[in-house]
Amino acid sequence: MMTTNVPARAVRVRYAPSPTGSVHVGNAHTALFNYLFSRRHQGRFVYRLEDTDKSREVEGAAETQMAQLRLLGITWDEGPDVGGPYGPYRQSERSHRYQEALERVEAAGRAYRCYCTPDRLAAMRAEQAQAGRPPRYDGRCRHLSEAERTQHAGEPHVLRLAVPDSGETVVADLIRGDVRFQHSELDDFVIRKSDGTPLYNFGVVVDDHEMAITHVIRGDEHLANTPKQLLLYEALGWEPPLFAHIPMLLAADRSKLSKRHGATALVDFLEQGILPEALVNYLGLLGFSPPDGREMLELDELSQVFDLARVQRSAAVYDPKKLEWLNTQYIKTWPAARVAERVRPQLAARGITPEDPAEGPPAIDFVGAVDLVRERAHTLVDLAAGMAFLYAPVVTYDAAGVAKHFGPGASERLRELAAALESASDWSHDALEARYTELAAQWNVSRGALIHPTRLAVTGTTVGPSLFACLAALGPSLVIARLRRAAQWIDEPLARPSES
RNA sequence: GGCCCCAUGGUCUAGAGGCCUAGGACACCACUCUUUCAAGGUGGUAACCCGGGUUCGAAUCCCGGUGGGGCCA
Repeated sequence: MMTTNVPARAVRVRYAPSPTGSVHVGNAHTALFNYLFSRRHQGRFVYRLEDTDKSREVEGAAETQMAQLRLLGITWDEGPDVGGPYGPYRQSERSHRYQEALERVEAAGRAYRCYCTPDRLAAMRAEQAQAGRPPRYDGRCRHLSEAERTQHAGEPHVLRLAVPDSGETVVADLIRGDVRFQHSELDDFVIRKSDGTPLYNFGVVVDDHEMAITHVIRGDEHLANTPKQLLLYEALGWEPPLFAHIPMLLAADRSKLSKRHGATALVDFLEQGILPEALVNYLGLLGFSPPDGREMLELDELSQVFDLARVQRSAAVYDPKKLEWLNTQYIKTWPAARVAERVRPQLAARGITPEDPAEGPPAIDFVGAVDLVRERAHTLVDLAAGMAFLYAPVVTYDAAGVAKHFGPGASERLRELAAALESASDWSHDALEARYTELAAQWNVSRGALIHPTRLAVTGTTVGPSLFACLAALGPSLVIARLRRAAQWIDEPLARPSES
């Protein structure tokens, strides 16, 4: 691997999305790498909106995307919403900048007007395809005489860059090394459409230069565009930035990640109860690895160790399993109070407000409740689901559990249990456990024969934390009431609301 | 089709010619712990795409092939 060459001038990088939808993991990955690089080198991170294609633009998407990125903790120093000295930061407000540059290239004789009709171009391509030649503009209008130009004046035309016939352009990529492109392989590409608007490659060059971008860090799919951009820098007499093409993100089948691969939008993950920190961590580990091999790194830690020289060259398949594992680690190892704040929205989605429970309150405080349940949660959704029994009445009993633990004699047993617990004075985990051991011996049954029906009766499920911890957390009145309610439920099948 | 990029277990990766009997993580399997489910612990299956070079020595360098991906239409 080569060492990353960081010039003396202050680092300026950019992220330039199109406002066409919500932020996709691939874009978030690119944004993250730019952000990390800028923090690592005390540089500036610029957010630029590529909003020139009005037909693809989605109303409000620009604002949504910025909000979504901020959710991850990624912020920028300059951008459409925060301003900055190199604005405007929306391409739609920069057309005069492109026009000016376009005119300069033309005036310098580096570009020429092409009057070829779409029909002629199509015929030419068909012919080339037939002959097994790559489709390429033949340069006819490049050699028009003055008289011919005068003759065409006023006709619709595009502007093409006059690419040198021979030689090569070398992209000195910071990650891939020198990549050479023969000029003979490039044709005189269009830089201004007949309606006067610039093409993508031209706009990017003007923006990156005028925003004083020093490092263009972008997805691999742009590598093949880079020689064209380099040619434009040359034609405009500008010094190009350095380039680094980072690996793309692929779906499990190694195809380009798209919506049909399920959840690929940032918000999908967050809705599934993935912490933004876990997502950032995971994204930071795709195509990059810290020298010490750590797996858990939050944004600021990634910022400290990020290095383009350690960025992978090959595309990475994104694996939701590992993301979920990371999420689990965060839920388990963060201070419970930090996790507690994050789970509130998920509880709210279930109609639960811990401070104003539908049933209760439990004998445990909110942070304690999180701590009780979090070890078996992979996501915030799991966590909220696991906590629900503390704040809401049990309305349904797990069907498989009912079949197993609510059989003949179960209702009596639950009532006996309720009666036995009523007299219990110590509701600690250990005292409850001792009491159950005692009762099991007294009634000559296994502990499990008491534990399982109790769990089902007081939580509605067959899974969860240690039963005695659950009982202690609920407190005597809730437990006893639920034991009796379950007994009644078993005895009165006809009174049950129809189950869906 | 042309050009370009890429290639270590199923996945993310470590690896800068001898430290490699190829390391870690996820996933998977087994065992263990156990009142359930997790979590944890222990162990295990599993990779240098293929073929040629260069070299005393190649996962690592070079060439070719194959495969995957991208760009241009």
